[in-house]
Amino acid sequence: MSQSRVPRLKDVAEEAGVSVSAASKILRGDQGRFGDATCRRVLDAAERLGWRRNLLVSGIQTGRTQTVGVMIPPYDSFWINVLSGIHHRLSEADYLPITVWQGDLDHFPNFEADEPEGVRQINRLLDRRVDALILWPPFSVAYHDHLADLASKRVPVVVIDHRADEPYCDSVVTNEALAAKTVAKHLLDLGHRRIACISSRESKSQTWALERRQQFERAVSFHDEAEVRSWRLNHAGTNGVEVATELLSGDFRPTAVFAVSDHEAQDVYDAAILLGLSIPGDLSIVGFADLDFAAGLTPPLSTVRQRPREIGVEAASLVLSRLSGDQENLPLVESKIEADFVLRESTGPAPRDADRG
Amino acid sequence: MSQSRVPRLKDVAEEAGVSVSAASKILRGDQGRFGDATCRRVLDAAERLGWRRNLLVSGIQTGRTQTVGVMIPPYDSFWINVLSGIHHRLSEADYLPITVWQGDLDHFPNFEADEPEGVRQINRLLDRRVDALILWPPFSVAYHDHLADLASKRVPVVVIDHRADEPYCDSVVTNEALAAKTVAKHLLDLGHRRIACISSRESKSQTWALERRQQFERAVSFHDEAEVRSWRLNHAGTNGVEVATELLSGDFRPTAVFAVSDHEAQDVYDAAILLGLSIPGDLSIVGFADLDFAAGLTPPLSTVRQRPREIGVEAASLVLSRLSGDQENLPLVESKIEADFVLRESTGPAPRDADRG
DNA sequence: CTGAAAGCGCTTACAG
DNA sequence: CTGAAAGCGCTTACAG
Repeated sequence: MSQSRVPRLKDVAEEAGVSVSAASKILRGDQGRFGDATCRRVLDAAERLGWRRNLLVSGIQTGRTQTVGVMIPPYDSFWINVLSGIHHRLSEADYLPITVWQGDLDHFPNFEADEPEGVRQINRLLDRRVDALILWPPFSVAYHDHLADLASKRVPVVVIDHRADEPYCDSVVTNEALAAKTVAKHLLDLGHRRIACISSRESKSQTWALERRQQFERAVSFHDEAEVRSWRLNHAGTNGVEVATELLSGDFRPTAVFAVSDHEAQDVYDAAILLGLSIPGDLSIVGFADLDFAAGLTPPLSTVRQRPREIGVEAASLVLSRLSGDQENLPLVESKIEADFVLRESTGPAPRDADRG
Repeated sequence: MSQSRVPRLKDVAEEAGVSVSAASKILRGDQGRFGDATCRRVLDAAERLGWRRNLLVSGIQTGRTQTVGVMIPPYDSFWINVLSGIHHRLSEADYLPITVWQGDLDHFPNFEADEPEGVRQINRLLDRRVDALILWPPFSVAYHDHLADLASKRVPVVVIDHRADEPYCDSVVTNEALAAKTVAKHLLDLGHRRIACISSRESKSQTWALERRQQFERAVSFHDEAEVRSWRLNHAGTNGVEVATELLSGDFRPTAVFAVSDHEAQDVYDAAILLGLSIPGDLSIVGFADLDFAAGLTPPLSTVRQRPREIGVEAASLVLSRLSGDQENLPLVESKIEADFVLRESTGPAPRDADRG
């Protein structure tokens, strides 16, 4: 309980009987051409005094703080697992992630409108001299115009699940094409010929939704007799059940629906209940992401399991390799992570009276 | 895209035609006895050059980094909302939370066994000179033995949902006594007389579970004809369904179960299904927390809605008031946050054949 | 093989 | 009313 102040490098040096610069070098693991005995003395002294490097100071000196700014909210199990992967990989390398986000579970912010707040968050990280940034899609967009700024400050950026028209940084995405193909094949094999796709709002920060829908349309269109039509949510992304109801009760009368995420799949479930359609008897549904609630739905949702932890680990690895120095000027990389179809009970053969109506 | 280096205070001072110390003072908002015109010139110059204070450097000088270490995992909606409240309140005050945790959604760590890792995490925060710490229960325990250390470094600590035998820091807890009384009254009013309580593992980091169970037992015991018996999970906390099955099929034959959290309530649901008991026909169940899945259970779970966001905001506020200086030597505070009973469909009148068996 | 000195970009007494 | 100087606790050339 003593109020003894935090030991400084000077204390360690004195205790070991060497100069401050010698102690500094040795404690950084650079044995240099110091004698083994000297090294031992310094290491022991540091241990004995409980010395810990002040990372603020060494951050100023070296230009490296061993921290990475992460702008990802823990809003659903996908992103939580991404965060988990990032934390895991970064901790391993003795880096500390600093996570920021906006809004909360109930009040999702409108990122396009609130770009200034996004920039403010980035600045709060930069002011602490984070070595790099990992961004989720909305922040990527908020950040985009400040690219020049960051580039001139040499801060590597990795973006997750976002595809820019002209890429400006490394990114990690899911292999959408392959996943779309697998889902399409599954539904076609079950005999479905009128297939709907319900997408998200496809705002400029939701390039993943656009990509996912287009890849799916493409995959289905290779089948001569199958037809696919797509619906999108409104600008606020809040009218999922409405859109699903419209989609199910209109002229098209799909026998299967592919939702770009489990959230929209859940909306389709709700609409199906309202309309008295049974799943999968009248209607097959496939989601995307395998969020934590997917297996608990009634019936359990067939979906595409992304690998969020792997995505997070990969994002962190990309950051670390850029920071390792030798890779500084290599071309941008887009890392594709696989996803796996999970067959549960929301998909079945197309109804035999499929040509009703 | 210019590679112009980050502007320093010296640049601002030169641009404004004042000394570095004058610029420093003015930019910190200390107008001092400088002329209005001088202040304007400095502020304008900083703006024009895009100067931003290097928080690493000012952190060294002032001993304050405007960061708070937060050791809370985003593992369920309760803790996510706590985090959300902390982030919100801290951002408002221009502080930056740095969140760390262990394990992931699927591999929950054994905190008691992995205390060294907890201490390592704390050190990684301290090395960056966080101004204060907010801890969730397991970290509180890991931290406990290092109290002297932190105290000597004058780092304020706030603990959430944890009650130490002898308090060593400020804390924020839920008003367990009142909540327990409300639940007990609800079940007693419905005519239940044999009531079970299923608690968690009640490890030394789960004082909330212990407290919650005891308060509930106490509240029920005031009723002359009612009896309450409690069950606890095993050390790993993994055998919820087993314990629930045992509890439901044993001699006691409760007509109602109070679970110390919605997680255990879910285990009781599963056990009830296995045993063919209908909810609430044969068995009433009350949970705690109102986690995100509670309303989606079949039937929707009656539970006690905690106020995690308020808890987070309060924890952050406590930290900020300790850091504001004048409160430094005030006695420890334990802040109690209310919780609200949420009546849904998992509770009903005690079955009339309650005395069967 | 080792150390004295300068420097990182700020803040803080202190002097005028 | 304002500035020159010392200092925070390290790291980094550079000298010997």
